[in-house]
Order: sequence, then C-alpha cells, then structure tokens
Amino acid sequence: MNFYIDVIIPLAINNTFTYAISQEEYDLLQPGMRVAVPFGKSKIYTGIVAKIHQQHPEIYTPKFIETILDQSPIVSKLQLAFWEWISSYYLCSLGEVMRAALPGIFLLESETVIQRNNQHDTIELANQLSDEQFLVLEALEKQSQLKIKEVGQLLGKKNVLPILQEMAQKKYILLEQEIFEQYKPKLIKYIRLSESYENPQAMNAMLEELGRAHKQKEIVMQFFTLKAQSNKPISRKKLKEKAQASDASLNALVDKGFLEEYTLQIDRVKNQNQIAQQLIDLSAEQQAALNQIEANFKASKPVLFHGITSSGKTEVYMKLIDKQVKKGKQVLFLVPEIALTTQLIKRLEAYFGQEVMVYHSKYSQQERFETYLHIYNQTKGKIIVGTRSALLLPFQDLGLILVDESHENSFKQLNPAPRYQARDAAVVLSHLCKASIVLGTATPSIESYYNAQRDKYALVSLKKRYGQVIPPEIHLINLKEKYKRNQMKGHFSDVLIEAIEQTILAGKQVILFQNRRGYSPTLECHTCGHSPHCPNCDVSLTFHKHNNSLRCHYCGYHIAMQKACMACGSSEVSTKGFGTEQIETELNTLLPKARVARMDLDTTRGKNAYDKILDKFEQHSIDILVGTQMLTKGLDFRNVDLVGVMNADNLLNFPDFRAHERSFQMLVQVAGRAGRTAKQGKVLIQTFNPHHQILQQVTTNSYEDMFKEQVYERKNFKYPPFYRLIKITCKQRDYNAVEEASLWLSEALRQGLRDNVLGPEFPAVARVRNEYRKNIIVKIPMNYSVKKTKDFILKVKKSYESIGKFRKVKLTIDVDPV
DNA sequence: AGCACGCCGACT
DNA sequence: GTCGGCGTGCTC
Repeated sequence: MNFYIDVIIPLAINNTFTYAISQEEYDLLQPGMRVAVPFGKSKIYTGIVAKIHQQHPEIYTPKFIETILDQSPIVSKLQLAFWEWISSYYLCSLGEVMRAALPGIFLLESETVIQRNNQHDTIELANQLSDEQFLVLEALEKQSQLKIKEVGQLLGKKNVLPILQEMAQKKYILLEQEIFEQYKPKLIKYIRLSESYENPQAMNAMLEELGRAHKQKEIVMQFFTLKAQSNKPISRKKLKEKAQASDASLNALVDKGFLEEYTLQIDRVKNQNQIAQQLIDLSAEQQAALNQIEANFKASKPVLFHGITSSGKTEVYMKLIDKQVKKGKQVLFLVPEIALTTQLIKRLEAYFGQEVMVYHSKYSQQERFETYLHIYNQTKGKIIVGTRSALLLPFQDLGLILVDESHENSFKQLNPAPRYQARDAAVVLSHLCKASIVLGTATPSIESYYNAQRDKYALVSLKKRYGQVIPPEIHLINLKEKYKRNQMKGHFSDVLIEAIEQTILAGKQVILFQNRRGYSPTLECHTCGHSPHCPNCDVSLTFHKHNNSLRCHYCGYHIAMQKACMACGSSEVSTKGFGTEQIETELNTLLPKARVARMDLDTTRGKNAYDKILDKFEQHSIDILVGTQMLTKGLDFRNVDLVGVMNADNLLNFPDFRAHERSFQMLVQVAGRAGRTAKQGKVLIQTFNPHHQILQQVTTNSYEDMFKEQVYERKNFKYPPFYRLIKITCKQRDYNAVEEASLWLSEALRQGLRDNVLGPEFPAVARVRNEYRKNIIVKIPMNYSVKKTKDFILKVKKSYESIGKFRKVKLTIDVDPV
C-alpha cells in the first residue's frame, strides 16, 4: 500500500506538491502539520500537510518527505479553509498565504553545509587538488563546517557549487543539508540557596567560612534581602546588580556549593497582571446600540457600527468583549496601526488585565511564534489586539471580531501577496468560525455602508457624543477671498492666526493638519482654485512635467498642459504644493513665542519618536502640533480646542475615485480631535472651494448626503461598490518589455472582458527603483460571475507566462485595490 | 522563489 | 580558450 500527502510549499507556486510517506508516517500525520520536504535539486523546505491520501500520481514518482516536524497540527482545518479562501479570492498561491500566516520561525529552510570527509589527508592529496580545492580543505582543517557563502568569500568568487560538487564526487568533502531550528526559548539564570544550607546553623557556618571574602559576603547578604522582599525567584542578573558584584565572585559562591544556579524558560509574551477595574455603565444611547448589536448577532449578521467621534464606541466594545470572555471565547480586535493605539491597549488592559494580548508586524519573530502557539493552544489571554496580520492567527474558539476604524486603508495589504483586505476577510472568517463581527467607524467606507443599505450588514448608529461633549463648530475659510483681500500671512488666513493666538492665550492647544500627499502635483488656479478634471472619470488630472501634459491615471485621457485656467481664464495657474515643514517655519516667524512641534513621517522615524511627541503634547510642553494624517487616528487629547486644516483642496484634488470619500473621512476624523471635553471645540478649514459639496457635508456632518452623492457617482463612473476592480501590474526594468507585455496582456483580457478592461496605463510613479510599471484595471460588473472572471484572468495569466519573452516581466494581481 | 542548464560576450 | 552574464524551464 502506498501513502501520499499533498504539501503546501511557502512559495508563489499555485499548486500543492505530492510526497510519498511510509505507513508509520501515514498513521502519525494530520493535515496542518509541518513536514520538511526536499524541493528542487538541493533545497529543503518546510511544508504544511494539506491532504493525506493514497492516490498515486499519474505522471511522476513523488519524492519521500525528509521528516515530520510537529507532533500535532499547528494549523487548524478551519485555518486551512480560510487560507483557501484568501488564495482564491485574492488570486495568490496558498504558499504565499502560508508565508504570511506563519511566524518565520516555523518556516525552517535548509542550508548546505560542507564537511570534511576524513578518509583522506590533506597533505597527501595536495598534488591532486586544484588551488581552490586545496584552500577549501585547508579551511576545513580549522573549521569543522563551512557554508556555501563562506566558501564564496574564501575563494573570492560567486559560483562555487561546481567546485564543491566535484570535490564531493571525489569524496574529499561531504555536502549535507542542515535544517536550522531557529526558535530559541528565552532562558534566564536564577540563583537559589543550596539545599544543604537551608538551616540556620549551616548558614552561619557558611558566613563564617566566607570570612574575609567581602564581596561574596555582600552577595549572600543581598540574596537574603531580596528573598525577604518577595517570594519571586531571584535572577542572577538582579543579584549581581544589587550586590554590585562581578561574575567571578558570584561564580565562586556557586563553586563552593553555597549557592546554586538554575535556568528557567521565560515567556516573551508579557501581559499586564493588574487587578481588573469595573466596567463603567453605558449611557442610554450606548446601551441601545449594544442591544441592537447583540440582536443582530443572533441573526448572525455582520454589524456596521456607525458611531460619530467621541460617541463612546470603545465602551460598547468593552461590554461586547466582556461577554465573550465570560463565555470563554476568543476575541479578535483589529486596529489599523498598532503604534496609534497605545491609548486603546491601556484601556483594555485596565479592564481585562492579562486577558489582553497584542500582535503586530513589529514584534520579533520569537515573540510572534510564542503568541501564535498561545492562541493555538489557548494558553494565554483571550483578547487579541492586532493589526491586519493578526487575522491569520490560529484561533480555536473565536466568538467575536471587532474591526475598529474599519474605514482605514491600512487594512488592505499592498505588498507582498496575499494582498488581502483584512476588513472583508474578517467578515469571511467570522462566517467560517460562526463568530460575530462588528465593523466600527465614525465614517464608514462607501462599500460598507452600501452593504448595510442592501441589508448585507446590519447598521447600528450612535449619533450622540458621550457625556457632556458637544460637537465642535466647523467653519470654512475662503482662501480665494483671503488672498484677494491680502489677508494672508504665508499660508495662514488672519482668522486662523487669530484663533490660534487666542487658543494658546487661553492655555489650550492647537492641532494643524496639512496633508502632503500627492507626488506629481495637481494644477491649481490661484484665482479660483479650479483644477482640471478628467471627462471620463471622476478624478483630477495630474500634471506631468516631462511631456507637459495633464493626465488621468485611470483611463489614460490626456490633454496638453493649460497655460490659463480652464474655468476663469486667469493665467495664474501653478503646481505649487506645500507641506508640514513649511507650516512649521511660518509659524515660528508668525508666532515666535508658541512652542511648535511637527509630526509626520520624517519626525516619527525613530523607534519611540512618535510616543515622545505625543507625550510632550499631552504634558502641554507643545502648544501647536503640525502634522499629516497621522494626527487623525484615534488620539484623545483633552486639551485641544482648535483644529486647523491648512488646505482642504489638496485632499479633494487627489487623483483617485475615492478622493472625495477619503477627504470626508479625514476631515471628520481631524475635526473629531477638537473639544473632547465639555467645552465646545472649533475647527477651521481653509479652502479655495468653500462651496465644494464634500466640505459642506463635513461642516454639517452629513454622512448620509455624502454617501448618496458618492454612490451616484460611483455608479455613473463604474466604480465599487457597483463594480469590482482588479488591478494587474506589469513590472520590469526594461521599458519596452513592459510596454509590449502589458499591451499583449490587456488585449488578451479584452478578448473575454471587452470594455471592462482599462489601460494599460502608467501609474503616477511609472518607475520605482529602476523598474517600470504599467497597470491594467479590470472592472467586473456585479452581474458577472466573479469566479468565472477570476478564472479567466488566471487563464490569461497562464498563457501569458507561457510566452517566453514576457516571462521576465513580473505580474502582480491586486483584487479590490485601494 | 531558487536553481540548473544552455547559449553568448570580455578577459586572464 | 574560459568565466560569468542572463534567458528559460522546472520543482512533487
């Protein structure tokens, strides 16, 4: 009888691979276990068993597996099903999903090691060997093992394998595949008293014996002090520090047998061990929202939780989490960026103490490994707070998924594959686990809100600010007029400057928001603020300096660069943009006494730079904080009375069909930073277009109006949620190759999908790191079968890859791009 | 992805 | 002549 397994290999190859196993292995193996398998000529990979069967493959003889790496599965059946879904929906290989899901430590790889074959003596062989071979053998005299790379350095060349293979053939050396287990448990050395000295007499005898060894005596004394203080084990490091002793004197005590050293394995996953606080009572509105959410859970519907800023969504989350934890279920709390959620984590920890675990991509591989196992085995906290990658953790008994700030773009993975949207994938996961799911936000994405309207999600709204908090008053400042009347100082209108001065005088703080996004700037008329739009798509045209044209990045429409404004005829059109840095400098001259700090990608590069700025701001050693969209995310400052938006137009003119939606979200979020206490806050938005719909909707906080309008436009211009988008990118260093390949590809796609294929078009940045890229967009109407369209795309991809000259041009497929 | 095989230019 | 460049095909 023959036995086989299908194995997922962590590479971008679409299928699983079949390996042969013995009967004993057959009895032992289960899907979800890791196996080490030989792959290709000389590599060993870690694979995951996907299927165990007895069907002999027809056209090849499978290799045998190398070893079994686990005693029990590390990936559950449910997870495997989820991987399958991600792979098929986001058009990537199972291996790529595997790579994203498993902490690196699970994925051992082999490395060839070179060892001496001791049958021969180097000197004896000397005349039979080439100089290079001699060098290798000589090196192996000193070092028992060499790696391929080291041989490369030794010989000063790259391709050393042929030499080594020849040597192996002549049996001078042995080539072996060594698999490295990378996981190192964290070990800490502790000190305890030897058993024989536990009684008082022996102790006195010991002290006497130490006599003049002052340092050693001191160590013993410190040891007793520490022991008296608490029952905790005493680490070697701590004792050494306390007694200010050297390793030598400590070792002496251990050698004399007075003290003993022992080692304990330490868990890297630390969690707060504090006494849980009481959950606070909900307001009537919050309670109503909670009841509604729970009612929809019973109908197992995803809930879109639309709560305006400061409405107290977190308290509602807390209650929901609490119920799950009491039922013994796991809870996944997805957040957009972990760096921005210190406040949230602190609050969760205050209530749930050690039930809280955190997981994100900045964790070390070792920490991720330990967290992964804790979740799989349910050996530590029940609540997992994490960024999108936490979605792929091995939940066993998931009761609830919360996606906070679910409108955020960072839930979409851009690179590498799998390019998944964690918010959408979370909904699928919740179905698979039969868990409840809540998508919370103050500004739902059009897609989510549309789903709620179509009854795919249940909508629960919380429209009242919590406690005494009054919504801020929002004013628009017409820059056009201000420029005309000469009431501008730099980029500041008189109104804004005055408001800043007053706020600081009142001992309050100011946040200034300036979004610097956009690469090639858009064209903007200085007189009327108009910027040219594409007639086929609802996006602004982007100025391209190199050929002096205005282009649409979506459909390829382009016109020559206009010398005069198309709306008012003014010749004062410019491509000028300004960033946070300029604002900071201007403030320094305008308000020399104010303490200004800047928060953007440049100033938060260091590890703790972000927290430092926030701490300083919180402690009020900063009056004005100037920043980019970083400022918009869930920060809760009690002392901010004024929020200024320097220029709302560069948000609105961003060349993307989502520009308006995003502007609305961003402005509402920034506005939410003002007046988070009883006093009413103020928001000033500077713009050339005070009559722009979006800005009007922001001032009146009319989400529904914005939604209706956007939905209308999306429908007209064939965008989500009415059409699904798939973006295919061709990348290569050779410009012509990209041109040719992308053209072929788009034509092939058009054969089946007709005018639902757009492009190929160069993206805004056509060359990145010396690579040219071109995009093709496929729009799938809602009445098309998604599966069939995707299958067709994959079919075209396959025939594309079979054409030799295109092979070098790399394809990436992005489903539901953002 | 990685690695081998095979075919071309530039150098000891 | 060879070394090493890259294009091409395959991995159970």
